[in-house]
Amino acid sequence: MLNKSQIRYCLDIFESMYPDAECELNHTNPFELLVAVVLSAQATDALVNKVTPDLFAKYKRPEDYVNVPLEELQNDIKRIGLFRNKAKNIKKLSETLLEKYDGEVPPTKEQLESLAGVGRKTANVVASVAFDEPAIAVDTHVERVSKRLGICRWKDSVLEVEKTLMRKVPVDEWSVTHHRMIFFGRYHCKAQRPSCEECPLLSLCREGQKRMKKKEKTS
DNA sequence: AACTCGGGGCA
DNA sequence: TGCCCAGAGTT
Repeated sequence: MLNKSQIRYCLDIFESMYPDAECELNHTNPFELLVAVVLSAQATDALVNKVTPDLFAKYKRPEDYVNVPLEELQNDIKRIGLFRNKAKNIKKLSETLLEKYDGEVPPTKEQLESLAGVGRKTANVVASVAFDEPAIAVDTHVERVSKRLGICRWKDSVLEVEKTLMRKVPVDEWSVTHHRMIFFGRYHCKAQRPSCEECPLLSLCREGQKRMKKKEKTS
C-alpha cells in the first residue's frame, strides 16, 4: 500500500498530465447535468453529447419530462443504450423533483442518491460538478487505477475504494482528482495493454512492476 | 455476487 | 463478428 507522500506524488503527476481535467458532459445547469449523467451510464460521453443538444432544446424543465409520453422520450434517447429504463427513471426522477424539491435539483449527495436512476456514482458527480461539494465518484477507471497503483487493496469494494481515497486525498482535491484519475485510466492506465513503459508512476506502481518483470521473462 | 438492460465504437 | 463502455436495480 502506498503511503501518504507516495500518494501525494501520484496526485502531482496526475495534475501535470491532466491539469484541466473536468466533466466532459455538455450542460448549462444542474438539471441538464443530472439528466446527462443518468444517460451516460454504460455509454461514452461523446455519444451522450451527440444526443443532448436536441434533447435539452426540447426538454427544459422537469415538467417537460413528466408530461411527455414514455414512448416519445424513449425514442428521443434511443441512440443511447439502456434507453427504456433510462427514460422511465428520468420521468420518475422529474416527478420527485417537482414533488419534493420544488422542481430544483437538490445539492446533497444523500438527496441525489434517493432519486430514480441515481446511484452513488451519479450522485457524487452531480454534487461535485454542479454544486462544488467535495466528492470522489469511483467508476471503473478510478477503481482500476487505485488498485493497480496500490492506493487501495485489490479486493476492496467500490465503496471501500471511495472511503480510502477520501481518507488519503486532501478534501479540496477530491473532485479534481476524480476527473484526473478517469483521464489517466482512460488514456494511459488502460484496462487492456496499459502503457507501463512510459508511465511516470512506474517506479512506485505495484501492478506496473509486476508487468515489467513478466515481460522480462518472456522476452 | 450475479444478472439484465443495450446501442455505438472499435479492432 | 466480439468485446467494451465515466451504472443502477433486482434477485
